Amino acid sequence: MFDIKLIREQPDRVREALRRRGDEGARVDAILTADAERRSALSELETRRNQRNAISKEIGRMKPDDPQREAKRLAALTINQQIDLLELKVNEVQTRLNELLAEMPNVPDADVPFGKDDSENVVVKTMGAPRQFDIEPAPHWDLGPALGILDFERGIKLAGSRFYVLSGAGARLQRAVIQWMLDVHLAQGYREMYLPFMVKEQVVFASGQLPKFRDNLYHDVERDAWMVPTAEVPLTSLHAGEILDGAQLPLNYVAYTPCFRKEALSAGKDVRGIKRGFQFDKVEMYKFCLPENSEAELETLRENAEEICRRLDIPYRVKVLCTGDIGFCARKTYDIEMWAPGCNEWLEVSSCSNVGDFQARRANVRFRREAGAKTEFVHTLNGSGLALPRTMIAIMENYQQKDGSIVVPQALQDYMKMDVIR
RNA sequence: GGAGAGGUCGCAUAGUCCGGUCUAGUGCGCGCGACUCGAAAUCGCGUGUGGGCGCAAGUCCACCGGGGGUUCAAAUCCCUCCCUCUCCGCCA
Repeated sequence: MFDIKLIREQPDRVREALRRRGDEGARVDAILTADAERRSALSELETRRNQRNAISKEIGRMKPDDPQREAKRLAALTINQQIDLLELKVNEVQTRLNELLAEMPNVPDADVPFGKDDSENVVVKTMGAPRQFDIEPAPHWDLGPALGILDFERGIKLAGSRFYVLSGAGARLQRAVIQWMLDVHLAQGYREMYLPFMVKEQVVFASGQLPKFRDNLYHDVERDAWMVPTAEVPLTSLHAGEILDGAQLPLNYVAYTPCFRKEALSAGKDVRGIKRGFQFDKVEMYKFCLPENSEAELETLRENAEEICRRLDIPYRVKVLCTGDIGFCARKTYDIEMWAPGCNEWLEVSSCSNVGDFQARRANVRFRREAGAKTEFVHTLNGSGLALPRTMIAIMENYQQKDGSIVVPQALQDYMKMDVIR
C-alpha cells in the first residue's frame, strides 16, 4: 500500500516515479482530490460527533423529569441527521481513496535503470561458463521421458494440459533439491517455516497480489480460501498486525511450498516441458528488516540465492529489472537466470525484491526501535531460493551425458544417495 | 456435524443481568522518579492503536473479536458473522 502522506507531500516525486514505470500518473491527482475531500468531510463529521456526545452527556447528568431534557434530545436528533449524511460521505470517499491507493505500484529506487519492458533489463553479471558438449545437448522434455523420470502423458491424464508426473529418480531428485536448498538457507541464517497453502483474501491483498492479479489466482469462493501463488503471500502476513521488537530485526524466513497460478496459455510460448505450469514448487526466502537496512539486505538475499546456483555449478546470470518490467510491489528487483543448454535459453529461477514498506503497510507489520518509541513500518524483501521446475531443467540439461544419463550434482549426491540417474 | 462456555487497553482479570458517574477498575509487567553506598522491598507518577486539526503544547474523533441495528447515549440491549476452548460424533 502506498503511503498517502508521500503523495500528499511530494506529489511530483510520485508522478515522476510512476512515469518511469510507464504510467501516466493521472491517478495521483485523483488521489489528492479524494484525500482532500476525505479530510474536509472527516473534520466536519468529528465536530458534529463532538457536539452530539456533549449533549448526550448533559442529558445523562439531568434528572429524568428535567423539562430541558426533551429539547436536548431533539437537538441531538437533528445533529444525528447531519452525522448520518457525513458518515455516508466519508465512507464513500474513503472507499474510493482505498481503491486508488491499492492499485498504486511502488516507487522504483533511483538506481533502477529506466526501460520500457523486459528487453531493457540489465545483465549485471554472468557467472560460470557453459559446458561444452560433444553432442547437441537434449532438452529436458526428451531427456526426462527417456529416463522414465518425467511423464507428461500421465500428468495430462490426471490434471490436463501443463501437468506432469515426476517418477522414481525424478521425484527423488526434486525432493533432494528442496531438502538441500532449505538446508543451505538454514545455514545462511533463515528460519524454516511450514505454512498454510490456502490463505484468506486479506492475506493475498497484503502481499499485493490483490486486487490487481485476481485473474491469476485459484480460490474457493465459498470459503475465503486462496491457493498461494508463492510462499511470499503467507510469509508477508506472518506478522500481520504485530509490533515487532526492532532489536530482533532482521527476521529471516525460508519456506518450501507448492505454488498455484492461473497462467495465460498462449499457444507457442513455453508450451514444452516443465518451465511453466499451473502448479509448481518453490523454496522462498523472506526478510523483515529495519528500513535503513533493506538495500543492503537485498544484496544479501541475492547472494544467498546465487549460492544455490554456484553450489550446483550451473552457469547463471543476474539481471536488474528496469522500471518498465519491475513488479507492482517492488522498489528494486534482481532476477537470477540459469543457463539451460537443451532448451537453449536462460531460465528465471529466482526473483529477489526489496519492496520497502509497501507490503508492510498492507499487512500492518510494524516495529519499535525501543520501548516507548513510535511504531514504524518494517521493510520486507522476498526472493526465490529457488523455483524447482526450472532448477530441475537446468540440472537435467547441464548434467546430461552422451548416453542420455544425468549426473547428480556433487552437492546433491548425499541427499540423493546416488550419483548418476540412468 | 451436535451440545455448552467464552472473546475487554502487553499478560491476567473486573465491568455486561438493571445503557449515562466506564474519558474501562484492579493486579502483574514495563518506564521514570523517591528512598539506598548500590540493590531488593516499598512509595509516587506514568504506561494502547489509528486518524483529524495544530509550528508546538495540545485537542478532538474512532476502537471492549468483525459487521449491522435500537437509542439523545452501547463494553453493556438486539441481529448476524468469525474465532477460541470443553465434551460428543466423524476422520488422514
